[in-house]
Amino acid sequence: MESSIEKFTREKKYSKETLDFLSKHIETKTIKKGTVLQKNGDTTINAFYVKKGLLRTYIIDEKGREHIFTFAPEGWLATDVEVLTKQASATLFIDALEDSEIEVLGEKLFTETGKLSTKLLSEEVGKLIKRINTLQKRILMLMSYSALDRYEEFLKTYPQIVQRVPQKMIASYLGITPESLSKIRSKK
Amino acid sequence: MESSIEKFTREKKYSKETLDFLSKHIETKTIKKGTVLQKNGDTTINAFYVKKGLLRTYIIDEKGREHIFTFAPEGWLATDVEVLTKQASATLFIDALEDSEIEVLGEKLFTETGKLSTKLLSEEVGKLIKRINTLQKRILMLMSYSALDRYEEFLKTYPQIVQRVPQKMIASYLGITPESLSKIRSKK
DNA sequence: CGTGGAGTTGAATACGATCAACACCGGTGG
DNA sequence: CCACCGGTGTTGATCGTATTCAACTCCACG
Repeated sequence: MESSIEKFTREKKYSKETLDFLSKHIETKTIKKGTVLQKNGDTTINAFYVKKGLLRTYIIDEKGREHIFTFAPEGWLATDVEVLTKQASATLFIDALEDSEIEVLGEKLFTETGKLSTKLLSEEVGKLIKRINTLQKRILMLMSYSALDRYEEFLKTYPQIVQRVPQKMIASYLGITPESLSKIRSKK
Repeated sequence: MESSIEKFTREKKYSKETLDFLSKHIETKTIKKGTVLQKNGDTTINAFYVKKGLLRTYIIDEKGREHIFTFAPEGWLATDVEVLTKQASATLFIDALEDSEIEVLGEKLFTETGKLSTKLLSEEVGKLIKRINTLQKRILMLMSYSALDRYEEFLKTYPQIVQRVPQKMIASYLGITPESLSKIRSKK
């Protein structure tokens, strides 16, 4: 998949200054399945734009259980906004579920947003609102849907991810145990 | 509480153009407890900035049960981003839990963001990231905490709201029934 | 007053978690 | 080439947490 910088340049949407600022803080990397990009407690933040492959973000709770927060396939951004908002350290882990090609977006892209153009910023606002909408739906689903309903909704919404991850990770994303998901599936 | 426009003007942070654009699409209103500002299915969107009072946003599911998505006390924004992202209609209801004084922010403030200054936009980016962080925490809590843990966390995080809303609404926010919350409380 | 919403309590139920056993690969090394 | 191994997924029994349904108390507000 084309990088964001390449795309920006081709489309001639932004000024040279904006593009320079972007490219200074964006670095492309190829990583292997299993690579951990960020772990609980990290204080330097990055966001990871997925050009190819699949990342996930997750927490490990006090009982040692993993809970997947998001999957990030091609075209998505994997990031823990926790560090951006406070001077706190990261709560999320981020790792690669497949061999992946990513862009590492440096912290300054988020903290020095004043240097970006109006056009780019207003596009970012649009993306952030979309993400909020996604999270909003997830919360409402966790509150009002049964495990079965959540599973079926997941199948509809993310068919491309279903094929690529083990079932136990889907269970982890849905907020249930692998055993429960297995039983739910057998009853349909 | 001071309105956002008043604040912006006083602080001389923004250009006259920006302020004009803002004031054209912001209207202050005084509303009574119980007033419904938005309901499921509405297609015109507004965001509501709370100067004084308390709003809530919630859904009503297929079984007719209410699930509170957010409380919005003074200084907060109550809005359903659903309509902003697609051409879909609103999923959330928004109403007033107390007599309130609010600013109604028109749709154009979100769709014509290109007209806003870089400074204002980058501030908005910061606020959106904070909101994402709040939602992220809520999701992780719903997935990994017991009802009791979620309740105690709520008490710590929103002590000012606890006093102002009936218990059944806190239960609704936590994703449990009023009866369950009552039982949880009696066992501590 | 008296009426209805809020909160509590109890009994029965349902849903998902936990624990344990086992089948099914896919890969590795003997 | 096959035997072994670890990880994944399934199934069953049991347990625990929260739901449901119902009855009752307590107030706030008409």
